[in-house]
Amino acid sequence: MYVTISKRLREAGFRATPQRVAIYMTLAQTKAHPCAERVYEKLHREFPSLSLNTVYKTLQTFEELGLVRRLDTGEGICRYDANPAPHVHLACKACGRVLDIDYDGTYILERMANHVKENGGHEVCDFNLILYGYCRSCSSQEAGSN
Amino acid sequence: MYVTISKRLREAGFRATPQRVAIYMTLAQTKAHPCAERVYEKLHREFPSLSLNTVYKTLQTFEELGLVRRLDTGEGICRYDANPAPHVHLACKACGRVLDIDYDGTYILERMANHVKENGGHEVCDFNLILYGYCRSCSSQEAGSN
DNA sequence: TTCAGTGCAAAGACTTTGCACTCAG
DNA sequence: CTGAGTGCAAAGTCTTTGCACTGAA
Repeated sequence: MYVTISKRLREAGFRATPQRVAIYMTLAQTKAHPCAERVYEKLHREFPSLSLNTVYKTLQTFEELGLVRRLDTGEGICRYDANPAPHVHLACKACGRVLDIDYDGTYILERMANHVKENGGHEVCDFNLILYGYCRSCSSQEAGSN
Repeated sequence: MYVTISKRLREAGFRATPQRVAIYMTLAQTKAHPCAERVYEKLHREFPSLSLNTVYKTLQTFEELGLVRRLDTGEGICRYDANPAPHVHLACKACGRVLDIDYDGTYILERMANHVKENGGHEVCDFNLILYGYCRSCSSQEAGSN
């Protein structure tokens, strides 16, 4: 993994700095879809010199390289996902978590793209689909404690 | 229309101020999915005393009342749509416009909700689907003048 | 060695808050 | 009349910019 990301950065003409590797690893090891601030908090302990600014810049770079996907869930922050393939997310209105949904994103994209091409003549190349609701644990707790 | 929005506000226990009516009308009369700033600009001419702040507050109120839908297209701003029903949007990467896509949002929602309920046990009640690509006019102009 | 990348501080964009004034009901 | 709503200014949150220093290649 470490090797992979370093290699991919270099192949793209970027330097594989420890900061970049650490940020990528953090993202790759979580399913929480953290925002820049959250990534920073997590890394700051073991990497005290790291600046929030670098996290922002790095995540931006990763997004441009297609290593990472940016999610807008309507919270007013950018979350990031180490899985850059189009896929579906669920934002829980109770606990605030953002979960991956097991739905074939590529298939959805293909179908949407065809439909939209045929009906409006528009060219679709990506999508962002967020479902809003309540995750399993929150919806089973009935009485919304939040 | 004027009557409708006034009435709906009053029925919900809110005052039907000229500002609120004007803001609603502005939104209802456009397909551009404007942000608060854009709504403000449009109204400021004929309504010089209106403040941007009021636009923000009003749009927030409308959203809470379900009169309006908030869109996150990943531009870092909130756009608003006078159609509160779930539906699909296309964000053009060339011209920046956000278009409505003629796709039955309610049907999509229903299918998604069923699938997700059966597979993960999550409760889905709304969605936000943004397609990214190039609108008809931009994709026919080939050479991205961007 | 060299310049892409980092870290710091400051600025910027969008949005919210606080408070006295105003006008819809 | 009365308090919900407005407008102004100031503050807040998230993100970006500018610049000198550092360390990956």
